[in-house]
Amino acid sequence: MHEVLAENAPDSLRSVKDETPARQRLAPEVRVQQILDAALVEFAERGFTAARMDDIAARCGLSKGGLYAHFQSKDGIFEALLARSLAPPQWNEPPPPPLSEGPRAFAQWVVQGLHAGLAQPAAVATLRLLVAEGARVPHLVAAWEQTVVQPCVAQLGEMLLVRSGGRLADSVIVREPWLLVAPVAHALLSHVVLGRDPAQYREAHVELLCTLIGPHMQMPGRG
Amino acid sequence: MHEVLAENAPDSLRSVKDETPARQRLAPEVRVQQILDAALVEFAERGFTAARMDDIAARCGLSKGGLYAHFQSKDGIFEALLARSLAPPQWNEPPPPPLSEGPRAFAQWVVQGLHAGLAQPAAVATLRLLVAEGARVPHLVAAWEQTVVQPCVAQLGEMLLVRSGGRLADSVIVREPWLLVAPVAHALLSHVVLGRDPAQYREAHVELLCTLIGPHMQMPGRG
Amino acid sequence: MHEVLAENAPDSLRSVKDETPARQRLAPEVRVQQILDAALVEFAERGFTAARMDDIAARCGLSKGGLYAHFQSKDGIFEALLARSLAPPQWNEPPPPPLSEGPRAFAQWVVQGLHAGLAQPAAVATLRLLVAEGARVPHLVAAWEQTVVQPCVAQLGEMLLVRSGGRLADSVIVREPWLLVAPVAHALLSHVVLGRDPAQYREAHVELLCTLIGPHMQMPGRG
Amino acid sequence: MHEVLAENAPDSLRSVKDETPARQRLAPEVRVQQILDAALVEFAERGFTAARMDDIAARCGLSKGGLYAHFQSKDGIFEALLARSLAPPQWNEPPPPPLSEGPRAFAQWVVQGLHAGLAQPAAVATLRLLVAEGARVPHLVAAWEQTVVQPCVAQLGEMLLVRSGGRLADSVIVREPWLLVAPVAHALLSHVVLGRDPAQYREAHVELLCTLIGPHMQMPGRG
DNA sequence: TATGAATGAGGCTTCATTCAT
DNA sequence: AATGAATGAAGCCTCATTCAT
Repeated sequence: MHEVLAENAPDSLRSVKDETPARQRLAPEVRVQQILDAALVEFAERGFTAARMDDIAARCGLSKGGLYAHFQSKDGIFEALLARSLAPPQWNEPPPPPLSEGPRAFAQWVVQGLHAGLAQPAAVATLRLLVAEGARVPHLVAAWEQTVVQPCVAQLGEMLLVRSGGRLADSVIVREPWLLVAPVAHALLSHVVLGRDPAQYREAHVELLCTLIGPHMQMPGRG
Repeated sequence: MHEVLAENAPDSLRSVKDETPARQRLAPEVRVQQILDAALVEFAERGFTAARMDDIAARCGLSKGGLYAHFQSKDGIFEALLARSLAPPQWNEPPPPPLSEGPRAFAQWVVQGLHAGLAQPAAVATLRLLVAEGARVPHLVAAWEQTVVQPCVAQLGEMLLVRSGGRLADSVIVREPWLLVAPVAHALLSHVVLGRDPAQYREAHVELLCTLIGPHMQMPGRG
Repeated sequence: MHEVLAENAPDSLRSVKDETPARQRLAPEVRVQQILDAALVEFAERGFTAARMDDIAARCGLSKGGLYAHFQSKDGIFEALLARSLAPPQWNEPPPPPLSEGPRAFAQWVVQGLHAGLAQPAAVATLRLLVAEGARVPHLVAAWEQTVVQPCVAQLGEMLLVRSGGRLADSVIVREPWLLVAPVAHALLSHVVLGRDPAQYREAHVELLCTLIGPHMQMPGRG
Repeated sequence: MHEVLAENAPDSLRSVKDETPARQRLAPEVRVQQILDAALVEFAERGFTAARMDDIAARCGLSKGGLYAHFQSKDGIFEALLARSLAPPQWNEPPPPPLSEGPRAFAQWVVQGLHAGLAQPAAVATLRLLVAEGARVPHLVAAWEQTVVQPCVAQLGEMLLVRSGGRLADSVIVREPWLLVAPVAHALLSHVVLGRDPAQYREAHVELLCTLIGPHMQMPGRG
């Protein structure tokens, strides 16, 4: 299966068994994050039921029982994991290009932002979890939709509208901005199910956006 | 395909135990289909590991041991299920509208066909299985991609090209016809994760297609 | 620890391992009784928590998981066990001796009946359970008191009254007939805690009864 | 002996955590007694196996690991607890009434002494432990019987004999003085199993004693 | 001494699978 | 073909005990 989390590479305990101290005592905050990192991988790869507490423990260098010093149960880990994974993203991305750079630059910026947010390993793992096990935490999923998904999509439509100087006001893609995100949905699904690299869908996505917004978003000087 | 997912009512077997004749012997072919129907529901709802043989058996009015008269193992059921579910669809749908009816009629026909094939209960259940447990049957997934997914998408691009009289030859949507399917991917994901009704995305999808193909696919009389 | 249940002697599986068929399928009613017999021993000897399902299973020639075909859980076994153990006793004992045989014969009959009912292995095991784990099944204990303990004691007082031709009407032992049972309580406690043989307390018990009822229960001919 | 069982209030340690100074260092002798007090409650309420070190620790305001600074193991605590609980009682009670006050006063004094010694909370807890877990410390139980139980009962018989001026020499209750204690055994059993208040059995006990010793223990003046 | 994270053995329970009926 | 009791391998979780701080 696909490598899901980059941070997990150095975990392989067997190979460094000798160097690792037997009983490493860490601050709870640190351990909790380690546990959730490990849990994300295990749950995403195998699903909730098939994931084993032993594996989560081993992956973060802990014994099985040690998990229970930080979480009540397997369900508790799962819920904490999704609560963390579904938190609103911290966008530290580059600012949108100036209008003068034309529609293609803007389209590239949009697609690059979507892929940075959605097509990274942790997000893919979370998506798999949502599809396979989302029913376990309906409250978290509902809250996520309300506070993260909907605002993000709405914000995208808003930006298009402003950027076009209002010329796209009647366009489908402003009224239904999720259409602009749909290719990412397709890319993610292809990645998760077929193992396709999401990057291979980026160029066509940019072109589609250009096709849709290009005619209406000429550079102000020419308008 | 069999309407499976709607059958939630007759679950409580105990209450009808008296009416149910014990040891009903059915033709193997019939039983096998019943078992796969039941397995689709259970596997899709709970995932492979969490699904129980007892539940599958109960859902098709059989005892646990009875399953083993028809399948070697749980894995065997799963594989047979996906083999059946991933079979190429039998499109008995209406033929495409004549060119004279214009691009919107064509767009509607396309979207209607996609939803008929992908947004029905059994297909949604299969999608969930593919995301959650596809790694169990990589050979089936690979074969499905080769013989079903790719041809379908390619065929869609072909049709567009022909339909436009070649005018769309340079268009993204002919070079990358998956873009036309992407909104369905989005709709399915929204359905599976958020519980959204896939139908609510159909109209915008049609409009998008019109926006993309409309200008290049006028009626022959005018061209 | 003391041998608690006589019926358990031939259970030692190791010694007869070769003759015992690996998988013996029994009617549920039979198995349930076997399981409860085994559970009585294990629970009484070690207490609820320290008793192990494996041991109960082994003691009745079943595998651990096999128990769960007949009971929901360890608690379920415990509850069923106490429900069975606290059922009203079936007294098939000899009838009380005729008045003409005098008070000692009657006292002996009473003490013999009490010991037959209370000092036998299964009852001792149940007593230990009640003391150690009765709090787990307060409803059963309450019901037992109402329907078994109180009627039995009351019946004893009644019998005394009738037998004495009413002469004991003002006596403590008729107003508080539990006093006549108290020596058995002492004997049981000594047995359970100190390992004393309950039989060694019988003679003194008889004498006490004679002392108490003798003067008031002469033979009718002489009265 | 320490009044232990009444202390149910300060269980919830979390709520007063802020007020409680962490790491309170106490003299070992004090801590050991606190630990045994806590252990008596936990062991008596749940039994040896079901009692948890955490609970014992929490009940005496210590952390789990802290117990091991004072005891080697759970078994060590249990043994120390029973050694303390089975120590010969320190009777600071009132002296027996003078002969001139008659048999009823004497009977009341006997019953009051028995109840003061046996029916108090700590003794009841110990009884429960003896019944449920006495087999863990057979040496302590044996020693207790030899040095405490038998002498006490024998002393009671002696006292009766002396008190009656030898007139009870042939009586069962002098030959088998445990008969006089039996009603307390019954009361304790009723208390432990059925939740009855032991006090409700005292009056009848007194009356029984009067019935048995009264005729033979008249006041010396009248004899 | 005291803390509490960490360990690891062990128990309860589940469940795929087998098999006598 | 079908049943369902029985098996046995895991898996989750608890808890006595250890140990770094």
